[in-house]
Amino acid sequence: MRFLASNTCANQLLSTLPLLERERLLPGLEHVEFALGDVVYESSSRLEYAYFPTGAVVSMLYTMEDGATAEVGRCGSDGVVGVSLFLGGDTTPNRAVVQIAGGAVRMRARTLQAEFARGGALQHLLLRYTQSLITQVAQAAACNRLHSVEKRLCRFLLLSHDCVKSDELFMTQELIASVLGGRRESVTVAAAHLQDAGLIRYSRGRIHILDRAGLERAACECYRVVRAETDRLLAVRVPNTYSSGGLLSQRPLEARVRAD
Amino acid sequence: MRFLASNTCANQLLSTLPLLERERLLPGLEHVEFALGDVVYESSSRLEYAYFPTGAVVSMLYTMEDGATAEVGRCGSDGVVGVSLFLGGDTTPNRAVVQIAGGAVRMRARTLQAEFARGGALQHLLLRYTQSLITQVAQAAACNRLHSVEKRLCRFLLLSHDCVKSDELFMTQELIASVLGGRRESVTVAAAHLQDAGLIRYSRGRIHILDRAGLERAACECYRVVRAETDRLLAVRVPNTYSSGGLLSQRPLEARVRAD
DNA sequence: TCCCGTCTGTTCGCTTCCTCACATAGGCCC
DNA sequence: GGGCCTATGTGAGGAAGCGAACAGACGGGA
Repeated sequence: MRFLASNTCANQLLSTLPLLERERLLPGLEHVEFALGDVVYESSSRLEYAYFPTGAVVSMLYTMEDGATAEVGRCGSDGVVGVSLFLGGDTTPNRAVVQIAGGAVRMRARTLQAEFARGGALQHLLLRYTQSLITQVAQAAACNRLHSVEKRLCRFLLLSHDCVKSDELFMTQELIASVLGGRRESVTVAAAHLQDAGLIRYSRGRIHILDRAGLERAACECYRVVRAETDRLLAVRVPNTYSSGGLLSQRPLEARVRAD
Repeated sequence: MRFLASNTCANQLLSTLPLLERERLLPGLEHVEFALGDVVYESSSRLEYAYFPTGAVVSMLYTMEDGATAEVGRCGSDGVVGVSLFLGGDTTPNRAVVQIAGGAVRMRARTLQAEFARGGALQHLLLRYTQSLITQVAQAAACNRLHSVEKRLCRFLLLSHDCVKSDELFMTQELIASVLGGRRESVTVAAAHLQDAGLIRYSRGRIHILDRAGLERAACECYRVVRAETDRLLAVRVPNTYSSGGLLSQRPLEARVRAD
């Protein structure tokens, strides 16, 4: 249980919860470990669990009838996989694939729905996360239309870098291409360009971020916008304390009083 | 008031509400009329009202720093403009522009938030609508990346056609280009192609849909996917009656009893 | 140590779409 | 009925990216 308690802190949504709410949820949580390429859910499949990534990064990919794919959203330790559970639709027409191996904490769909219906801090956080997800997807829609492969590659690398502790990313160009919705060759050219510029170094599925500031300059504005909006929406004002009430306007008081 | 009552029925979200909830909301609703090009909200501006379109169609447009624009979502009489109000972020980094002139019913932000917090039928409907919005935006992200101007034009025309009663749409190619995130000339070529194929006929901002089935065949799969998913999520099971409880599992009972 | 599978680099022709520039044409107003 | 604004048509030239085909090159396993 101590094990799990420390794990829940690795997911920002859970760690932002008032302590007592988190303790109430703890017994219903399970730790799982994801490997690269694991499928969290298939298109239109019913989810049994919601997953709160701790170290893993999950990508929501849409696959066209002809097999072409493009990423529509991604979720790291600042979010949750399975918003359709509390939004009420239960399924979504895309699949979720693990992009970066790592851990997650999972919660039964029913538990999540019941907790959401209480209208407490978790509901509040899940809704704000939902908005940040919408922002991210919307930005991807505009970016995919208007920006070059190279700029989108930068954005992708930066967003991935934000999700891990090290400067090393493990992903092949083939995989990046499927996320960016382009061909592997286009990624090769763009990556070589970034390497020539001294921004990254890579070899056989291992990418080193050498110059993060340079990457940010080379990326399109979309990275900044998504980053800023995510930070605004999921701002952890006073984490792990009762005084986070400023963030939680919806019935947090009774919940806290009751918990006392 | 009778005037408004009939108007609320023209918005599917409101018309799906149990009668008593709708009656409770009625005094807080106002009818407004939108003209083509009206701006419902600006990027990052604070919304005072949520708008439930009755005849109007509103487009959520993202504008890049260089002025290029692309549509990220649209909202007709089956939805609501201003999801950020109940999701908790209050603002969004895009603007909402009226694409098709018509009416809407508006509700004060505070009223919407208070009603949402009750956890009744409206909350349920708003959440399901939010998921359909996410689906729509996600599909746009993939479609913008993978499909040609002509296919996207077909998708756009079909979605617009779904929002109006007639076979006539009022929109210039310039406007369509800003929505599709392309140039006016590209739209001209694509539109001419569709006209040659006998699917549409147009002149100076007036587009007639001649062969809807043909348009659907010429469109990418994205139209079908969005249509199907929207229908699934916003299915009006037993509209305008109390027995819609099957759709509304979250606290509808107390709300209804209290309303009695 | 060698083999082989996977990852990356490179080329060529082709399509789509963009940039820029200008031509036509419908319809409103005087 | 003529002027003028706006919407649409067209075309040359170029950039980005696709499709396919193939060449190197790293590294794990026999």
